[in-house]
Amino acid sequence: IAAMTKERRGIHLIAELANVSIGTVDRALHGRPGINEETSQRILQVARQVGYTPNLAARALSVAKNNLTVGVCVPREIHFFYDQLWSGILDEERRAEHLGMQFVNRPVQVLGEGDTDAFQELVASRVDGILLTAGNPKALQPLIDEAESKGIRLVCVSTDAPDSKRSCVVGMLSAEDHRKKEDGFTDTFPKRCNAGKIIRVIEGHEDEEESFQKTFELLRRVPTLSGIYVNTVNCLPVCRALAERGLAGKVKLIATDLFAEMSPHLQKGTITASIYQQPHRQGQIAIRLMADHLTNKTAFPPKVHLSPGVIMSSNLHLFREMRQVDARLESLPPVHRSAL
Amino acid sequence: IAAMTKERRGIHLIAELANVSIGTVDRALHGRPGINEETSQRILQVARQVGYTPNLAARALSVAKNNLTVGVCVPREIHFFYDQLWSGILDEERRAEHLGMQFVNRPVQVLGEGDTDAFQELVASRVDGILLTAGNPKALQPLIDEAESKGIRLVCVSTDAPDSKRSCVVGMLSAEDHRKKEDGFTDTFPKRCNAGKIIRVIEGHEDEEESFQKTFELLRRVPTLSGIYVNTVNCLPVCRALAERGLAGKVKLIATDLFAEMSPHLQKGTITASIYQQPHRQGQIAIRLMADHLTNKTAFPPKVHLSPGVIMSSNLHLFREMRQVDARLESLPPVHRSAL
DNA sequence: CTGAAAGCGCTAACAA
DNA sequence: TTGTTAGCGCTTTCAG
Repeated sequence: IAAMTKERRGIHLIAELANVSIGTVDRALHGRPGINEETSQRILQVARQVGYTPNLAARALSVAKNNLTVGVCVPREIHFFYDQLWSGILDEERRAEHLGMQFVNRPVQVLGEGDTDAFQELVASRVDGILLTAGNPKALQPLIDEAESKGIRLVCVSTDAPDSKRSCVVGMLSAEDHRKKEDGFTDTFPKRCNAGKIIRVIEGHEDEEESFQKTFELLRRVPTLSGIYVNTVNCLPVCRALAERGLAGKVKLIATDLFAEMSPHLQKGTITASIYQQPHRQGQIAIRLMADHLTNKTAFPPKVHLSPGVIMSSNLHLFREMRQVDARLESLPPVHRSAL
Repeated sequence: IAAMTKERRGIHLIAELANVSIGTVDRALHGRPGINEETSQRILQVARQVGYTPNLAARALSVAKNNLTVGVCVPREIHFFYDQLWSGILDEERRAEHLGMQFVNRPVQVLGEGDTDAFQELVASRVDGILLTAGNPKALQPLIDEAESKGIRLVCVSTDAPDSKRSCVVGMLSAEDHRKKEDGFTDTFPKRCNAGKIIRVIEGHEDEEESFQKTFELLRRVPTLSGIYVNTVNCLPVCRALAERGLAGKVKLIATDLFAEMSPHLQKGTITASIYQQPHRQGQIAIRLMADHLTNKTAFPPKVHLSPGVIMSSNLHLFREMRQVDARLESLPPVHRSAL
């Protein structure tokens, strides 16, 4: 009796062709235990012939009950950089939620403050993956290793925990930590610029007044200075020092990152260029790698290193930092305060 | 009788709270006809309170039969640029497929060759959107306008059709067309560089030998030349001319785009820097905008302009162009040949 | 105008 | 070792 059979799709089609049930097909496709090797091979064969690709929407929907959840532990400040990083993270989280993932955002106030606590809480809450900006790599390393051994996948973003077993790091090679960045510049600059000499390395300790004073003093003592490279986000005091010495635009200033207050200085030429770390994109990529891995078992690349952008007055307007702040940042939960 | 009610989600939750069925909720949420205005308002109110967002995986699964499809009409050559553009497109297509979208890839061989034909076929096949690199903006403009008026959304990528009704363009401002790029440079350069003068504008017509000869001749006639900016992908003949005149590294060369053969010239310093158009990202963003619009009715921004990247020997290794070619490019269908 | 129910393709728990 | 079945949240059709 040749009954009118409606056209089947996906796993059902394979089941029909291989004369088994969809349960068996599922077992074969996923290499799950409890299936005869021969049937499994036969099913896989059929799957190849029909060019089977799973319907990921259906998969996502099906597993939506026992949701995959990932924890995110990233600083709130320094605003200008981490705002953008969060913005990229939230962007991509929203997309992954459509596929049935959940996110536990666990911001810390500043880099390295309370990240071990937050991390341990996330582990305790049995997440499937954690996105982390590691402020204290040494303290975090054993925790990370333990988490990974429990099957919690770890992706570092922007700052690495290089000696740990983390699955992946997303960032800029040069920016992995403050010290390395400084050394890198000191090493490389003379090689690239024969006539150039590095006069001094100044540490401003993220303090505005200190940065201003030290720069102001430097400009007095070294009248032949032709350029300054500011390694941190703290370029405004340097601009002020240049302006007060009447050297704005004379001494080339290369800055780091981008935020609205830098705009006039770039336009006037006080800041010649700024090295842009693409924070939004870092966040995006990190979440995406995690989501792909968790839902499709995609392998992690060990490292993803972005190329720095170069911002000058001519392309300034193209950067999102010059536009309004992402309103969704307000939806982030407050940072954790420890009980003591 | 307070029965143990299991926790509901989404549309079911709203239905429960508003004391209606999920059918009614659906009608309210989508403004479908056949619902009392009051109930509708009440439901919308509840939806807002619980912060309802539709589960797109479920939606995609549910409407899987009448799929949204988008056509993609982008050139295969010049390889180095469009390979990357395709790669970004295919990347993002794969993701959108999770949400139940279909893609009809319709490559043309080179920019402007057969794009009107391909375009019309896509329109005829009743796609919901088209991604287009417009080679003949003038010829395409009426077709685009007609498609848009039929409700087919058009996104231009890399090259624009500026006078048409296209919904959006993704690209680099400076690169919208060859001529504009040239004028832009000619206008802007003297303003930025007081001491600089533009000696000559050479048109190589994408021909290797012509480019070589003209550059070779230029170098003889203008011994004081300090720099060359190559506006097209065709920088190798210029490198050769510089080398044969013994001027490699002496005359600064700024190139465009990136492909493997440029690598040694960047490393030796023959090419000082190259302006990178981020083709992969352009493709990604374009597909993404289309997918967001079609599935969520997200509004298109009229223009998305990326900032050009700057490639130098120091960051060369960070670019994907230096790695292996995307294998999925082979899965693209062959270009269309017209019947004559 | 509203409710009930089928089914999209997949996973997972339970039966045989 | 294999088959059956109940959903996942949504759209859509058919009854009331």
